[in-house]
Amino acid sequence: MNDARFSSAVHLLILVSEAESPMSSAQIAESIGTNPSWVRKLATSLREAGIVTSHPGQAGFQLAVPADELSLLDVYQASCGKEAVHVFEAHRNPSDVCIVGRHIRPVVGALFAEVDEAAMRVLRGHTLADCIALLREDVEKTGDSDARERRDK
Amino acid sequence: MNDARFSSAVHLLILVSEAESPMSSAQIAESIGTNPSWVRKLATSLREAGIVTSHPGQAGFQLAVPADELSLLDVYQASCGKEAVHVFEAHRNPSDVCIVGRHIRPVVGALFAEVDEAAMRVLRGHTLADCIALLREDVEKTGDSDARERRDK
DNA sequence: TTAACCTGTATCTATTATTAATACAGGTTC
DNA sequence: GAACCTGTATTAATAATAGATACAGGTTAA
Repeated sequence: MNDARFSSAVHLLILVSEAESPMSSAQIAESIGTNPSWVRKLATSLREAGIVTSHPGQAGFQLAVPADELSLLDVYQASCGKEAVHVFEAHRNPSDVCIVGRHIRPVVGALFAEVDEAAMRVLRGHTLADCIALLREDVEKTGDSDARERRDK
Repeated sequence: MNDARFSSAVHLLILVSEAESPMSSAQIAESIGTNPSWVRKLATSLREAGIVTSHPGQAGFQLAVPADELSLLDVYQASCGKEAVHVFEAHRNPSDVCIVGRHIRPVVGALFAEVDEAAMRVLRGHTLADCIALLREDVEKTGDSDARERRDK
């Protein structure tokens, strides 16, 4: 299911939005906990979707749309390269010889589509700005020292 | 994400509910499009959850609970061996050195929990009986010949 | 009672998807 | 021009899933 891409994309976008100076793919990779090449590939997906911009040879990525207009569904679609979330997959080779095998596809298809739609509705209902707000809340709540540093500046 | 288990479990349970005579794991495997051993392993999960019964040496599986009291969440939990649906996974190694890395977990955790809950709400809202009804509808709608045969008996 | 089935289970082998690692062309900055 | 950077391709690990095979022991019926 493209395990870490979506989650990492959110992480990357928060970094890009919040960092005081441009962060290179190596610095972003360090924060996400992966390697720079993978970060650049992820960033390429986001760039192709118009979510970030970047300049070859020049460190840093910039958010290309306002954080409060960027829904998490947009982020999902861009980072995972899929129009829709598919929570479950149907088994691939039901037998046409059996009546249940012949008709199982539309049945699970309809149910799974409901699940997918419910999941996407949640993603549509949140923006990157919400994530940033949540993160700030958590920073406050836990009294993180770097946060105080930053605030004191 | 345990790709085919949930979908196959629904298929299996419909077969078990609807078949006129007991179906062996080999016959079920034929209909699902997989191998008998895998079907028996899947059936073992369902048996351990109290959803089906079976008898060593004796062909067939029986539904152990009424189809209209068996929610698809029950089927999911049993077949996939998980209490909860997890639509997305968070990246595993965010760096503690960075403030975003330190606080990203609760942020994506809260969001992903919302998505999971939405998905599970849909599953809770449907039963195996609904699936059987859907399947019958599809059989009628498409005028499947086996259906006419069956009806004519 | 023996042969032919069956389930339950273990084990090993593909297969597939995902990420890590490495490399390098070409742009930018100082 | 040296030291960075992005963008991209390629290859190698890694992990998850399902397929295949085998076999112990129960059941059924000739």
